[in-house]
Amino acid sequence: MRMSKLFGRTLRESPAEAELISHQLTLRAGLVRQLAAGIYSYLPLGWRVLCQIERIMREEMDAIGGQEMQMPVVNPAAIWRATGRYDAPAPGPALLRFRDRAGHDMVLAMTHEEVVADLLRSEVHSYRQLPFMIYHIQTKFRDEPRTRGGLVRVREFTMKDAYSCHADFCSLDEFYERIYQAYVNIFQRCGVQAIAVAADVGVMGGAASHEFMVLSAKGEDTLAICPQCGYAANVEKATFAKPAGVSEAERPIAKIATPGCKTIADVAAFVGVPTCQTLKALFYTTESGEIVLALIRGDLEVNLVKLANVLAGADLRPSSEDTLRSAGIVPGYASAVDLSGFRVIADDSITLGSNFVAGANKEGYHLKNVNYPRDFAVSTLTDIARARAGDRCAECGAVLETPRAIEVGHLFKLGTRYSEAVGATYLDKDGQTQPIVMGSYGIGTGRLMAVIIEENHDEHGIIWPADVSPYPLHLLSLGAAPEVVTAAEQLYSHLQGMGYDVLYDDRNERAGVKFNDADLIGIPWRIVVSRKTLAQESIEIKNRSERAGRMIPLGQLEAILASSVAH
RNA sequence: CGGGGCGUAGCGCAGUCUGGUAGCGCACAGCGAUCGGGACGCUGGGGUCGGAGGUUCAAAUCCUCUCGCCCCGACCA
Repeated sequence: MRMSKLFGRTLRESPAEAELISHQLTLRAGLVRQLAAGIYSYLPLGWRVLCQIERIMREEMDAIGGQEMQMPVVNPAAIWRATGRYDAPAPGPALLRFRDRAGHDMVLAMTHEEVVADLLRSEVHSYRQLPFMIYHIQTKFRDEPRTRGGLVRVREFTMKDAYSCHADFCSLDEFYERIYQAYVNIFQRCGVQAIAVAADVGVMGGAASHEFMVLSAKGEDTLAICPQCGYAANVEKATFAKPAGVSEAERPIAKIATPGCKTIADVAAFVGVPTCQTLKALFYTTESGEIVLALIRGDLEVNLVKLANVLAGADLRPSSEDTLRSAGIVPGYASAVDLSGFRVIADDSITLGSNFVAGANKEGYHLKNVNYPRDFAVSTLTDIARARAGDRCAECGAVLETPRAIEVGHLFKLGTRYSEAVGATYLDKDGQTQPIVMGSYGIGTGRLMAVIIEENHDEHGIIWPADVSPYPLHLLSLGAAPEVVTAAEQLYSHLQGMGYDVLYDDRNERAGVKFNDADLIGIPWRIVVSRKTLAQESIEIKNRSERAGRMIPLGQLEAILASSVAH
């Protein structure tokens, strides 16, 4: 490709809106251009990178028996109603809805479990057909409340999503190991260090899930990682060892005046107990208007994702003070003692300790010596606590680290949620009807491209890992001398004849401009033809990640390329 | 959805407070010189100042409304 004709220019300066390095470099190198918030065009260079990433994903999916196909972006709402996701609070408005001319409700697919389940109904009837895995690389649309970080969180993107179908969970577990390894391979080939962590299943539902995460200070997710035993989870999901509380013989409950003590810190200091001997009462309002009380020991914090899961995925908002007052609740002085009419979801930390200080449900008063279950009842007692930096690993007791990370892939053991919802069943050996067991596995290609850049750049630009580079070779001619131009043109033809895809900088630009653009675009091998090289009947070849190049005689070029550059 | 910021040439910005000829750098076009790290000289094209109302003799500038984009949070896969 001649750069003089390449569509898409490099930019000397970063557009003002770009904050992340990957966002700046994708714009400056001419890989993408933004059309609207979270909606991007891929220019030829960016598109080639995306195609390289897709090629790697195809190879790894095919290697474990995946069958590529293609499913539509526009879906009838009916199949989304069938699985319950059309009307559920999540994904809710993230699912873009519209009507066709006949007045049918339609959606833009944000993932393809529904279409897969629908296909399974008509295509799979026997255990003899199972297991198998299908996948496609297709546009997704998710109407995000907020886009972020260039290509990191967008509304329209392509995803490689794979779906495995099994006769039983045993088969799913077996396959899960294989796709897990395939994902490890993909990220490794793309030059990113991804780690797998236990994750919440979110709107996908199902039994278990893992996310592949790349550590990044700019990441949207926070992980809980144990440096000692290797435990790793998204904090949305993470468990930890809750410290023991104060253990005493239960004493009789007593009301005490605590004027102006509305926070846990105030109360603990005023009464003279550690925060772990207090109970925190938090109120959340669901999308249907129900007020739910989340109860947790005062030294811990509530994990909203865990709480929402207890409430079947409810969309929770902290209740406003006005809402609470009109429901007869005293903000700042509430507790579960003598409070009826609300669901109480309690963290199991309330059983670690005794003689807690809790609200008296009366302005200016708290209760001492509150004990569960002696003094109050709960609807659910489970783990709803959020792991924080400094908490200890539930497995081995070491101190957890909580780095930020960007999610680049997600594996779900879906189980039978979708197949049962739409009646996708097969007959087993005994002629019994069984639901098909499913898994789904996704990687966003554009986000992966951004993360590759985040992980592979220097102050001059991108440093593409060879497998994803838009071109393997970048040929520069320096100067307008006829003999240089002729030699460069000949070399360009020659390299193409050898089967190499070459980006050829044939522009009438100064050396500095060409060098800087080459560094910015980041192709692994740079070949220079100039007066200087011609004088020695050589060319200069330089790897993007090295500081200096080396002169090699023209005659040796072929051999050197063969040994170090993939076609 | 809450908080903050920004919309002036393709990009980066000044001008807005205090109303009075729309500017600068880069990029682009032409000419010249130069040709190994974003040099240089001359000339030139490009703008309904995001949009709509309003105030005014006069609005990029003041007022009202609105649209868009970015960042933080909520949320999210």
